[in-house]
This record gives sequence, C-alpha cells and structure tokens, in this order.
Amino acid sequence: MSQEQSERMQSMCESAKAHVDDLLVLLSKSKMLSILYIMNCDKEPMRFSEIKKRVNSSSTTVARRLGELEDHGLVTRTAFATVPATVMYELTEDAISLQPSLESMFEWVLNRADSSV
Amino acid sequence: MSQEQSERMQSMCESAKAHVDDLLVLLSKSKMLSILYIMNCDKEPMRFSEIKKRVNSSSTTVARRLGELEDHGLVTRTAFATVPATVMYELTEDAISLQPSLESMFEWVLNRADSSV
DNA sequence: TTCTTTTGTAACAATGTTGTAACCTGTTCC
DNA sequence: GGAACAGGTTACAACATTGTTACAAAAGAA
Repeated sequence: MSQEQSERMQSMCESAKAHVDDLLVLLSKSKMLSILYIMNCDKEPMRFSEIKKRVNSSSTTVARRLGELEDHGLVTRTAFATVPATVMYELTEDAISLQPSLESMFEWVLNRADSSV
Repeated sequence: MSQEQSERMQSMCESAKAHVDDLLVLLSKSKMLSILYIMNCDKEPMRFSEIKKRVNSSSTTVARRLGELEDHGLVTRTAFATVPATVMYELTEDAISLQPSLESMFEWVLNRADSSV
C-alpha cells in the first residue's frame, strides 16, 4: 500500500469510515461480486432474466442485489413498456471503474479453483 | 474480459464451479476483505489482537475468519509458548498474489467513500 | 494466592438472510 | 375469457451469522 493511501486511511473521519464499511458490506453480500463481474463481461445493458440465469439465484435475491446496487448508484435500471416487460440494467461509470480490480480478482479465483480441482 | 478467460468460465466443469463459488462465498464473509487488506498492508506476521483491533470486530468473528482463511490455505498460524500466549498470522504466497486486486479494489472504495462525504 | 495477559472456544439468544410459494401488472395470442 | 410472458413484490418459515457471556490455560507479578 502507498504511504499516501495509508495516511488517508488513518486520518479518515468517522463518516468516511462508515461509508467505507457500507461499501464493503455491499460488496460482501451474496452474489454481489458475481453480478458485478457478469455485468462487466458484456458491457451491454443486461436483462433481469439474463442476470438471474447467470448468477443462478432466486428472483428475490437478484432483485434485492440489483436494488442495492441501484441505491448506491452502481447500476441504472431502465424499463421498456414492451409486452412482456423488458427491463435493462447497466453499470454506471463508477461501477465500470471497478472493473480492473474485479477482473484480476476473478482471475485469481479462477486460477485457485483450477489448481484445487 | 479476455476471450480465453470467458471460455475457461463457460467450459468449466461442475466441480470447478463449486470451487469458484466456494472462494466467492469465503471472500464475501463479513470482515474478510478487511482482514486480507489489513494483513497485506503490513507484510509482517500479525498478532491476533492486532488484527482484531484493526477490523473492529469480536474475537469470535475474527477467530472464525482467520480459521476459514487457514482452512483455505490463505494464512498460516504460528503459536509461541510465551506468557501470555503469542500467535502470529501470516498470509501465504497465494494470498499475497491477490494483493494487487485487493489494493485497487480498496483504492476504488476509498475514492467512492471520499466523494460521498 | 489472586490478578493479569493473550488467544481463543462453547453455548446461546438475537438478528439477518435466503428461497419458496403466491400473487400482481399489462398485453398479446388463442 | 384464459393462458402466457417478463419482471418483479410480499409474506413467511428455515437457516445462517453475530455478538455476548462465561470459561480456560499458563506463568509471572503483586
């Protein structure tokens, strides 16, 4: 870690600490990393059903996670009045800037998973 | 994501998928990312009490997290027969190789926390 | 002898999270 | 009219996780 980053961490005021914790709690929720990773693979907006299928979880959980991401400004939700309904989810710029970290983290996870088979 | 990585993901056998899920569940546990991050800052072996103090959590939870990390071969635990007891935890090579991802992830978290204050 | 320290563990109640099943909207097809 | 579809929401029971409290071990200090 850089000296500067270390200082930033230590001199951080209480409210910023709370925000950091908040983000870490968000990222640590079940399926959250997977959702962000999947949405980062295809840069295109993605449908609810597609996300749900790929993370292999219940509607309830996927809806909760997407709602939480939207609350934090990490995804945008766009509904189209088609029949049947179409809703697209897209990562915001902020979320996309997390991509490199996420990608190398998954790289690590995949490598570890490979070697433990 | 690279083509190769995408193919690796799709052609992955069931057992490897289970390992990936296993790792993601591990990393998503409460305080886990913080612990890994903290231990990566000081590369030195770290005492239980020091880790506990820095992540600001209960003994029980910290002990559980460290045990899980040890089970996954991400930390080593070394006990010294001093009085009172001294136990050092240290990241393994595997865990250290996760450092760059973790660091840039925390960089992102800190930046977002800063700007939301 | 009793206190203190570190590093935990065990039991347990409180709290948080999950999936399931049921239900809803709105429109097109039969 | 009824079914079917996407994209959810709600209620709830089952399950998982958390912190708290109590306890332990070992030995040197008071």
